[in-house]
Amino acid sequence: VTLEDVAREAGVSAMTVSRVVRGMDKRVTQETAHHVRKVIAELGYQPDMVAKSLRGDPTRTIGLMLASFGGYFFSNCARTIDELAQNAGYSVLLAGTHENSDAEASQFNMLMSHRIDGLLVVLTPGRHEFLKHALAEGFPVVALEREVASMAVDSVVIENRLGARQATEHLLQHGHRRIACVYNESRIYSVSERIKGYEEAMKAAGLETNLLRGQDVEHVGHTLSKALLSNDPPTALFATNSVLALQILPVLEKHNLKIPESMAVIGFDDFPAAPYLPSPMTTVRQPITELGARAVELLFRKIADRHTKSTTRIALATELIVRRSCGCAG
Amino acid sequence: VTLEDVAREAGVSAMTVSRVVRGMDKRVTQETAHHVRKVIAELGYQPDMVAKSLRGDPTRTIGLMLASFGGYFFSNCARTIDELAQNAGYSVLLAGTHENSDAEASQFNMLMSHRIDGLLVVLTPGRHEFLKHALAEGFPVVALEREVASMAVDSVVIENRLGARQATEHLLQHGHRRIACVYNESRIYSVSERIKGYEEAMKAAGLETNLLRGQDVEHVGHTLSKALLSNDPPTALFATNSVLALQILPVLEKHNLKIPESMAVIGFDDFPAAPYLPSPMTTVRQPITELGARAVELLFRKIADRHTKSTTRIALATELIVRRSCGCAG
DNA sequence: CTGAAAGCGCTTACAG
DNA sequence: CTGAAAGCGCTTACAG
Repeated sequence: VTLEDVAREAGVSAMTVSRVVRGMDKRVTQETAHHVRKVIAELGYQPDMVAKSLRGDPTRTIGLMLASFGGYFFSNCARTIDELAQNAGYSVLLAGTHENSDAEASQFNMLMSHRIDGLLVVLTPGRHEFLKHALAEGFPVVALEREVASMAVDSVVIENRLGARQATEHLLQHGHRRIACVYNESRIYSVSERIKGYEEAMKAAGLETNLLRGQDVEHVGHTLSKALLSNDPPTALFATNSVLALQILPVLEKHNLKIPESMAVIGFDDFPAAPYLPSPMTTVRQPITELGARAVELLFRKIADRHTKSTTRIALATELIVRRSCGCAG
Repeated sequence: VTLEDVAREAGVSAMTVSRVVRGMDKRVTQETAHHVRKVIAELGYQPDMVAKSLRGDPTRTIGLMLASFGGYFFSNCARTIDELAQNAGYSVLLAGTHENSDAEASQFNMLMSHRIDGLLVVLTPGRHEFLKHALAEGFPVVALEREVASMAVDSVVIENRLGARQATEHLLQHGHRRIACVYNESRIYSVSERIKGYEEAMKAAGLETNLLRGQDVEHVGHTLSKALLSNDPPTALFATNSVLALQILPVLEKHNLKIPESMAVIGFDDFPAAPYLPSPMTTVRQPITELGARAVELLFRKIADRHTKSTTRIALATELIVRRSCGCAG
């Protein structure tokens, strides 16, 4: 059912119906407007976004490109983004890129062909050439969770480096000297930042760093076991993400290492079960909801004014949630 | 940059460019096609989905309406859906409804105004009037995770009832007679099914059911404490979701009840940290990835043939992941 | 093999 | 206050 249908049924022109639909009532007689509204309700007319869009109107659609769909992080973030977008009358077009740079470029083109009004993106560890052009044209883009050093793009990130540094310093304060950092994918911006934070803290304390890489469960077990059996094994572990922090647990158990007595542990990224573990886990909590909220806010500001020349970068502080795995009384 | 731009630049008509773009090369000279392709690449032409859509072509967009964005369940499901949709050349338009029936109706209209080709929906506990009309017109809809009894709509669900029944029977086999079921939101289809499964098992064993409602953490603590202090307290607990299963833990600890010796526990919905809890939790695992995959598959089949009269309902079996909290040696 | 015309459903000027 | 015309970027017939 189109404008034309309503117009015919109401005995007026499409223009009149259009005016009524858009609430430009001042320019239409009360009676006409009333009548048209009735016909609209009867026929169940819904304006066609596609037609509006073709004319050049905004599609009221934003793209959400995600490098990964990781667990709680993603669901909280997506919820917030969806909710705020809805409140502003926008829809969210989803596009997973699976940490793949080529997929990212092609998904970007796809989103653009759908004429999104703006883009929220958790970047892959790639070169992001596609962004250059869009950015140059003033197309609204906000990077979230990860940023690009080489481009001037608005971004909202977590203080990964500082959070990791604080976690490491907390372990240092407990008297630990041999603190190892367990990580998996250092190509990802946020992970590399966390590693840097750990390194900063260790260097500031005049200590050697000990980077333990574990790609998957088995690899984590292997790498960690080897470190544990070395001459000066770590007495504390900092894990750059919560999955890793969990995978550490059985390895320590196998080596008869009690947390926190024989091994202190802090994980980056809090998770619902953290307080319920045998040794409730101390974690670095990320303000996920706020991350999504600020990103949406920034994007809408950019959409409203495409001509701002400034670039905004918002870094959100983390919070060390002290439980018992770090050695605190809890 | 439009078809017209390319046509002008290439010195041909828009029609010729259109034919080349769509790969109808047989109807264009090799040379012309080659030349046009070069210009397309130079200008970076991308076909406009919006214009295509207005003409009546499919938008190659599917809607994904979600009643909730719950944790791992959602992220795994969304990942699968997005991935399969992408493979088929489709995009996903997201719309959260927050368990709110009115929001659901308005979001549906919004999606329709964007001319989605089909809809994947995790329904709210409402009446879903909006679906009636769409369904009657043969619009492709697949309900996932929750279904509607009152409408003939394709659906992919989890065997909630059977899974809950099996979990309860497992506790029964461990010799428990007083098994309580902890739940929160019984209005949600999947939860009510799980409760029914519990009830079936209890009734089949000739035992009394004991339904414990806990809306939030505190309420869970209160309700559970009361049950624990009663004359014949439960010796086993079945929790209808994993958040509840976690919230139970500190309450039992407060009452000095060890799992599984003094209290057996099984939770519905597995989660990453389940194996790492003090008493590794036995859970009912849901085939989440398969849920999303089957739903997408069903939807695409419906999109390809809108005129099938049959209604498909796929119920996916759960798996009891036996760890130690149920009383098994593990 | 190639192109001019018409139309998808709207809205922006421009007339009455 | 109301309406006829033109155009957004494509593609489906229909001509040459």
